[in-house]
Amino acid sequence: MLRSLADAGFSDTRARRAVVHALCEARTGTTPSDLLARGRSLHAGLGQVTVYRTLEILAHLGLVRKLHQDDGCSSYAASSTGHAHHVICRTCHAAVEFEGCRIDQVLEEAKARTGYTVESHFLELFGICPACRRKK
Amino acid sequence: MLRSLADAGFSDTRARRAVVHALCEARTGTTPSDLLARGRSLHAGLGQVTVYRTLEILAHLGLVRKLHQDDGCSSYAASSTGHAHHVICRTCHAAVEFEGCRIDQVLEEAKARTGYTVESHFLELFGICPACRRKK
DNA sequence: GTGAAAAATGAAAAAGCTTTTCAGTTTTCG
DNA sequence: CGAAAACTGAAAAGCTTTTTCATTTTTCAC
Repeated sequence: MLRSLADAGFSDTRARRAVVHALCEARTGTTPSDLLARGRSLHAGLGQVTVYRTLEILAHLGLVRKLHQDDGCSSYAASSTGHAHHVICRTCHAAVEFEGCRIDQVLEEAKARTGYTVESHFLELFGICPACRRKK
Repeated sequence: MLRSLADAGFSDTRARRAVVHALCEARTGTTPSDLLARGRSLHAGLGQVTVYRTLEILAHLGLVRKLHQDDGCSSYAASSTGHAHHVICRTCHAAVEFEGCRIDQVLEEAKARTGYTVESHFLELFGICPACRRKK
């Protein structure tokens, strides 16, 4: 992720490294304020603004994706691959990326029914992760 | 929609009727503040709080769905049917509901790859509506 | 209808979260 | 190294959403 930032022409700063580390550390989607807290253990002076700014950059580069959940739309999860979506655990909120999104048929059907030209989509799955299932 | 509210045991009030009318009037997803403005033309004394409260109830009853777009996650669109999703126009933001969401295969695949048990999902399509396409 | 109980309302205040500003600091690069 | 460009963080400003609470509106049994 740091590599991609550099490739995109962004400076390599202590603050950004702290945010990126914090992001990768978290298995579940994290919020800006959570990232600030985690990030500060790596760079005490980290400011909230920088967290937001870094997230914005990463999101633009497609390295981070925003998750939308019932309890809020401000969590972010790292995303490594190209086209993929996230499955989120209802219990522990762990967010895992998965590829293999074959929804062409759905897109076709939507086009046929609504007349819209479909260009992109957003998909998110909710369920229970293996670990939480075992605990039950 | 008013009928459903009554069936669910909610009082039939002037304020709620105003919000519901405002919601149905809008073809695109609308925001709470937009609903307040529209709603006030029907009931001058309408308060913002009531808009939020009514949206919350309608969302619970599945009569309204929250839309998540790049520019924000606070727009709502009426939804009449059972299981359906929205296609949103990138240009005019018109939101139309569509049924026929055959993504079982995707769910299976996600389960196989991640080990999660998938219980529900959220899907949103983005594209261009017929009217906007013609204008080009 | 009436009247009391329950439900709902709206103004204002409180609470969050995100963005803007700006002076100072850190990086980069020739 | 040294200047220019990029970046940073504290504080302030801006918004949106939620909470409070006294008052008003609905509902429902009679």
